[in-house]
Amino acid sequence: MAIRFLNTYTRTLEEFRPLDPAGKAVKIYTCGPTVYNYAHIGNFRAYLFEDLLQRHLESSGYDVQRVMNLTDVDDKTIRGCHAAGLPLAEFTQKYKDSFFEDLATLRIKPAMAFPSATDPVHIARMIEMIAHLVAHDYAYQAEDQSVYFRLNKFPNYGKLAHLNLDELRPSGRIRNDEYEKESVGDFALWKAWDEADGDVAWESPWGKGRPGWHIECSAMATELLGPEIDIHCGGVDNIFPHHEAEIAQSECCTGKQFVRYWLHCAHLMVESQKMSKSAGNFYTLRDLLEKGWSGREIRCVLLSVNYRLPLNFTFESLAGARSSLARIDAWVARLTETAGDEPHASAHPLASHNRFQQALDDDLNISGALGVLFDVIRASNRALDLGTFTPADARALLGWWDRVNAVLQFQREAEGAPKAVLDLVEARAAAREAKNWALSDEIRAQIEAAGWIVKDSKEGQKLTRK
RNA sequence: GGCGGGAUAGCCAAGUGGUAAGGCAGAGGUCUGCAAAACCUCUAUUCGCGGGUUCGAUUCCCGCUCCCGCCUCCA
Repeated sequence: MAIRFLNTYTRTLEEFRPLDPAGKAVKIYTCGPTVYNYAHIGNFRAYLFEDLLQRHLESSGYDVQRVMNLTDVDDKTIRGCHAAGLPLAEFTQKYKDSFFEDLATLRIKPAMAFPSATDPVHIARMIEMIAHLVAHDYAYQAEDQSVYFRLNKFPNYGKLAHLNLDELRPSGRIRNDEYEKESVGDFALWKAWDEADGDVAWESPWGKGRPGWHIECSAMATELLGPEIDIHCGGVDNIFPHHEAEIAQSECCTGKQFVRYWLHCAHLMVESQKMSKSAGNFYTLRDLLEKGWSGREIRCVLLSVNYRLPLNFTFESLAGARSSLARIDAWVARLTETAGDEPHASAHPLASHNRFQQALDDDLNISGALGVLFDVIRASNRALDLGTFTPADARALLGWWDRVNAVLQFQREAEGAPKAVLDLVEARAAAREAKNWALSDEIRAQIEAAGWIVKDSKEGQKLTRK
């Protein structure tokens, strides 16, 4: 079955076919973070959706070329660096570094490139694009010296969001002082320097200033991936106006269809409420790690609801993820043990199907895919209980799990128990040998206090991380 | 006002014109020195409400209610 995605542009489920004539390479552009602060879990919900997308495409045989931009100049970064008394680059570097740490914590596969907006190469590309737009009448310099895109030159503006611009109701967010523009909807390509910018400025044919947010993505996307991109992702809030603007700028420059498939993920709610600092339910990844949750657990929660649906993040769901992962861990450990040294995999029916991948083919139906996983876990555990599973069967199941885990990245990182804990296990074995149950239980409590759980089985004690 | 998404058990959630996957939580059981894990059984006569089409609708159509998002630089 072919992979299908719900395309925001057409609002229909479309079969995915990459532009590459060989049908192999897939070009993806994803809107990345503005590096003025630590990213919050809502941001990471989007990045995890993109990770799932990339990993599923790769497991389907595609060669994914993904670019994620880093917005390191805008109102917020400028305000932030001034407040911190640091040069802009120094201020944003801290948050770039922490962003990459967070990606690793959540096991998000790094993109092929993470271009920064302030990279001179990209600034030059933005200026080049703006000059092209001005030269072809798609843009103009207003009285305030800023350069704006001339919206009435691009009738398709609004198509992605399915907005009829004539019917837009002013929302109060439009600044009254932007009277210099020909039309209220015209958006800035180049922002003329003003005092609040301080020393943040670049020279351009239109004077000192800085690029607008939208042109940044158009420039870096077309520069690194070419004029035509297969998939462009982001949060639903980016649909309008950001992605509309990207389409307008890019297509007026290249004359080609900028993006073939638009995928947008819904927002995250926390405890059924919109996440906000004032509501006290605003969490960065770091906040959750401090509370004792692991990156793997957070990954599991943020990934387990289809990207198009709002996701209600709760601590109950984190606890649920912890239980589910423990079950997966126990299952993998059991299979590993049963497989032993057996190098050959059998053709066990539980291991020779790709229903997991087929579920994901349907617009990344993660719930269906996880349903398949747990069905397989239960069925194989039952077979293991009955003793009808051979080492070769277990080896085959582990192979199946490897393919599934390549997408999910749920497997526990291998870690050995510290010497002190192993010593306790040994002491407990002696106590059990002597049928000293009281001592055995006491040592078990000590082991647990050290962060490990010991379980007794027919083959002896089994140690797992708590 | 416009546009879009949603409403399925305590919670999360899949799904189909033919009588409700899966996960978490909960109850009972098998196993165990006890636990834990695993497995088994149970937990929605029912899919927001009211009509309609149909032999049959949670699934299609119409109307309604409620929730959420966007409407010019928030993933």
